[in-house]
Amino acid sequence: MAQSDTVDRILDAAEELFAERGFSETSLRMITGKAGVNLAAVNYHFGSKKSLIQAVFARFLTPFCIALEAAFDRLEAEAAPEPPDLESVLRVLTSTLVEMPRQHDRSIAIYMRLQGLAYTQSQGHLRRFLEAEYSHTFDRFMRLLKNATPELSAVERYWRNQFMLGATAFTLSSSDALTEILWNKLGVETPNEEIVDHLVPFLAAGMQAHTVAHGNRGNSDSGA
Amino acid sequence: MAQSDTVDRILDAAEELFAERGFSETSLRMITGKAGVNLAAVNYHFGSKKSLIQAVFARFLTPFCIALEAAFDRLEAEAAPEPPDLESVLRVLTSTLVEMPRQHDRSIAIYMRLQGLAYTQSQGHLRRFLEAEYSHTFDRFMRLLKNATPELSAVERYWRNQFMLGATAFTLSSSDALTEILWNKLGVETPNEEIVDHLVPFLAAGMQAHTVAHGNRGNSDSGA
DNA sequence: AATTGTTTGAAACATACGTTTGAGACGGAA
DNA sequence: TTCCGTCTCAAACGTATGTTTCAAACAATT
Repeated sequence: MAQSDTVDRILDAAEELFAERGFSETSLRMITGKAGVNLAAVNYHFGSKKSLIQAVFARFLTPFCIALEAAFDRLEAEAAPEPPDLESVLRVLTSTLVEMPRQHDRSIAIYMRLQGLAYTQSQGHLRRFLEAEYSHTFDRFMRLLKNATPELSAVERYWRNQFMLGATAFTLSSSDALTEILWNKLGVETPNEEIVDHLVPFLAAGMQAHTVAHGNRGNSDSGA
Repeated sequence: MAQSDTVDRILDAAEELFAERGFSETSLRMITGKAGVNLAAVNYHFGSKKSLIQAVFARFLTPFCIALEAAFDRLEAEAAPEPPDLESVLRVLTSTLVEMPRQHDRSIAIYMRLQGLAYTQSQGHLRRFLEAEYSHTFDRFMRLLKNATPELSAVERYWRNQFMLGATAFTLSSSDALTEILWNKLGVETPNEEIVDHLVPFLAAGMQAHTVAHGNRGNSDSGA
């Protein structure tokens, strides 16, 4: 095999195993076994298991963020002087996500599940790495979201953001299984692109739900 | 110490450590260390680590499901011949959750995070245990949900259910981290009881979002 | 062909894990 | 007291983990 075919084979295997089993539950021996390379290759090429985890994220997150930023550029240009509305921001995000991983002939579910694990599993180094590397794109998305929902307080928007993220990551991460269950139950097939068509209105409606007044500490500013 | 003080001490320590670190990342030595008991006590009293995990869930899920069923009884009685509406179903669920763990002088965050981990971490035995033990209550909740959203097609309800589940499980499973981030960013502290107050309107609005007509295969029956 | 730097290979490393063992301590019943 | 079942304790078990080692194979340059 070519010089650094090994690197890609390790990344491919790790990507798949991490997604389906989590980080701690996936050993280097499983990865190297699946990849058909020597055990020591991981530490030789990546230095440590932690660095391998980060490399897996970097390989799909870097091109995704580039594509997303470009899509945001187009969106803001189209919307002219007005800031883009909520539903188009969401739709740009999700459609960029859906389009992306075809490059590598991989189900989108894998990347969504990885993204979910990054939040869920307590890997401090990963959170720090993602924060340091991709906070720019994330902040830009948050800014677009903020301009699209000026009526929300900062706190409310923060939580609703998390709800959106959860609904998206959770559903898409198991989209294959969910689609199969639905097929068995109702005889209806739902391609991934169509799940997004169900998802976006749900998210948009949730984001724009009327705020209920509850025991606030008097700190419910509705601005920056 | 009394006869089976040890059992409770182990459960207390395990509960807390599992919630903040996950299952695989928490060793029996951490648990017994924190509990101040001997390492072998876990295998003596519970048989295995898997059984301990299940025991931790059983200790809070069993009384919770009993309380929830009672609350559902009251709700259905109050609503008279009509089925209870969506928001009250959701609110009964969440408020029962919030009220419950005070009995044991414990932050609700721990139980929320445990519940999230049950979905997130790939512990096959746990999922099977919860399915076998608590599916009755879960099914009843699903039935209430169905009667509260008769306008939705079966397909649409299926997906929106997943979105709700995702938003809830995902957010609650990392509520501590998210609360901390929010504190660093905006200087606002959000007790877990209040997260639920943000969550319910979001979910209700999402469930009741207007359906958009998209490429349907002509099979959008709105019945059972 | 000789030499260099890079990559692989099998084996061992030290450590941590869940679990088991067997001896001893405790407390109530005879 | 003697007995017996319950429980605790320190120690060890076997296994699996991430990582390191060092010799061999390889590729490219001189």
